[in-house]
Amino acid sequence: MYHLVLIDAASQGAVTISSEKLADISGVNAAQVRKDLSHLGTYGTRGVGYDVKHLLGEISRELGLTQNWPVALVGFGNLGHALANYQGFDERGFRIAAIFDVEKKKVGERVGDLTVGHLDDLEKVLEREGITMAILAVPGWTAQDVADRLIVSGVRSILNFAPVVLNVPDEVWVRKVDLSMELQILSFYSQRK
Amino acid sequence: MYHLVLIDAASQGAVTISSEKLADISGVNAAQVRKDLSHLGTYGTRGVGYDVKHLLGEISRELGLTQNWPVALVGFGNLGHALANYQGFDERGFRIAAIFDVEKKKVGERVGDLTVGHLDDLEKVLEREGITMAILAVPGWTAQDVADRLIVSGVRSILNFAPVVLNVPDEVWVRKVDLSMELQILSFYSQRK
DNA sequence: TCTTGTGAATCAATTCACAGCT
DNA sequence: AGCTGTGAATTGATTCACAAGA
Repeated sequence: MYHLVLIDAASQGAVTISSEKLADISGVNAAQVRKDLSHLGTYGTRGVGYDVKHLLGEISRELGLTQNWPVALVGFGNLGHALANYQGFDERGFRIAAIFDVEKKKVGERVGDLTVGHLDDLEKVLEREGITMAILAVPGWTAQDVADRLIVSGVRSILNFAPVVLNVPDEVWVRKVDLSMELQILSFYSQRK
Repeated sequence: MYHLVLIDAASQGAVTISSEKLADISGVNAAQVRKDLSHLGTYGTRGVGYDVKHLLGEISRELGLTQNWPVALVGFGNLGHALANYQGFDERGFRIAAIFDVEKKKVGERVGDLTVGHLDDLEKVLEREGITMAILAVPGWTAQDVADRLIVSGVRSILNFAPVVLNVPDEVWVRKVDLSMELQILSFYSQRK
């Protein structure tokens, strides 16, 4: 979150930023910001604040975003399409490096300079390219199967859009984005007024 | 999350489910499940577990999902397209009730039995239809402006896909889905091994 | 015997508050 | 005078552990 806010601050020409400003924009407490940032080292200057560019660099380094990570996208349906065409990954440290689907009519479609591959080639391509992150945008009923294959092929992090809880070994990290669940949470709060 | 797991359990014909089973599937502690569910009332039976259908009904009621909430979708780009065509909202308690975009060539496109409207008509339509939830799938630089207009029109919950932190009054709830941030979190953990 | 519901205990996150540096 | 960095205090969430019900 701070990475995002700092990108924005830098683009607006800010040279330094205080924990209070950063906290306001991020919607958290200023002490929280300072405590969080102190875990990276002591990059602030008392009486002044944090140097925006320097802090952005340190956070990027800590997050491992000084390179662009290759990510595999599995599932080229509605959501897959949207993700494949999403322009925002690059500046945040990622690039879609391979796309897969099972449907024959989707295989061979081109997106930028990528070609959609068949799911059968998943293992081969992932291992060849050394890809360890994947976005799972397939229907729920097939998500676990695909996840298992991803893991066998060396994937260690999965961003899961299927509305199922994936079962994975300890060394694999999963984050789940469930659009309906987000709406449910919102509607619950709304009701409470 | 329990709502989702219970839908799945019910579809597989489970009649009762224990807190331990529910916890395993959800990836949390069994005591956590019982404490969470106890907030809804005492719907479990000692020695047996929870009645799946009954519990699903109670959770649905608590979450306000016994009806299908109308949701406005603003932004009919890649992501907007994907969301508009997403089939999963219905069973989770929502329906896209209106779609808006600024681009003339998108206005008038049809999705199911909806027609994409122009952003200029936002206020009129939202008020007429009594819509209080919105999905924001517009570029970051315009997200705050659109959010302000949504709020004026009576929207009280926003699901924000734009990679910016929205500034909203206290009575408005926002949830943010930042795809790049999810990947960043994953890559951070990956690096740590 | 099995499993819930829940106080008590533990663990973790957040915020306060201020010394100390610029 | 302004703002960081951080112990201490507080608040909140999670887990334990067990009495009690089916």
